[in-house]
Amino acid sequence: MDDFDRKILTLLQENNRRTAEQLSDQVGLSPAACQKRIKRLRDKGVISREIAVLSPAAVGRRLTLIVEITLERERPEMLDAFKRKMMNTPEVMQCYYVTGNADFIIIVTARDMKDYEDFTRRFFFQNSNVRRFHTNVVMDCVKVGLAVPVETGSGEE
Amino acid sequence: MDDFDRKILTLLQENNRRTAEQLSDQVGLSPAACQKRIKRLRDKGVISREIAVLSPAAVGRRLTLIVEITLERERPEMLDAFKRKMMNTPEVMQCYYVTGNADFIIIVTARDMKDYEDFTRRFFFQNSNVRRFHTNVVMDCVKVGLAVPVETGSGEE
DNA sequence: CGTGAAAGAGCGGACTT
DNA sequence: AAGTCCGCTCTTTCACG
Repeated sequence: MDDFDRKILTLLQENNRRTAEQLSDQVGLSPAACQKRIKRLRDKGVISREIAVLSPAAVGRRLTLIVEITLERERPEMLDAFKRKMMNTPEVMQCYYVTGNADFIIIVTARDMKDYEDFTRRFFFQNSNVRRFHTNVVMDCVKVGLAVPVETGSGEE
Repeated sequence: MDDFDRKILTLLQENNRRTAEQLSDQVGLSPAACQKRIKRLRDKGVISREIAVLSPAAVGRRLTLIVEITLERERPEMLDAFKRKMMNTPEVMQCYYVTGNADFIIIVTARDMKDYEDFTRRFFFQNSNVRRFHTNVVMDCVKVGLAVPVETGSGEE
């Protein structure tokens, strides 16, 4: 992992449809060399996925909510069951198991408030292991992304 | 926006490097038709970005933190300044302006705890407009993604 | 790491329903 | 208006220098 790799990763995090030729201009390597590096980064799992990002509004999901959830009991099997449920629920875009006041923090999309209310009913009130939850309504998605800073000295070589 | 579009979007959200031919198999349209639909979805902004996702651990970012931030004063110019700063800070992966107990919720990566401490110093203690902040350390990224559910009846046609 | 040829994918036009 | 078929072009891929 050198500066060439880091430049490539930074560019691909912004847009992965760049051609090897475009990359080569900005990186200072031949197109083929860029592609070999990309292949290596994919195989090693440094690049874990390559995805299309949709505009939630364009598919009718105008609301984003961040919910802090506290469970009744933190038994391992309960945690796993809860995690599994989050994985299998498409409305849940992200789910983190955390320390702090809450046990879980999740990011959810909904069409509107009524849609979210339905979700809470199905999900929280109907789930006896959820002690309480606190909802934050997102007014502005200031920055949304999965991009990680990849500057020199990041650790792995 | 019909079921064909929805299938295509669902598949591309999972992996945008599928070829039109692969898509055509699962969608039930000719490769060319798939491509034209993709182009339309890109032009309309339904597909807003196409990106590579890195494994944070593979680039030496082993910690994820979710921070709830309350500002001293919520004047519009202060809000804008804060938002701009979030945009320009690579460690901040996501930033949401929210209702609820806090004003902002941000998701941050760090190499380790010391690295995060440095970040809080530079960012919160040195910023007189930050009244307080509460840190949640992420123990498990159960689900990480930007994928939006795109089922029938989502709204827009 | 760079070069060059072959395979493959994307793109656009013309025609059909 | 949208789908298919068919060419052309650009990209990726791989063997070799």
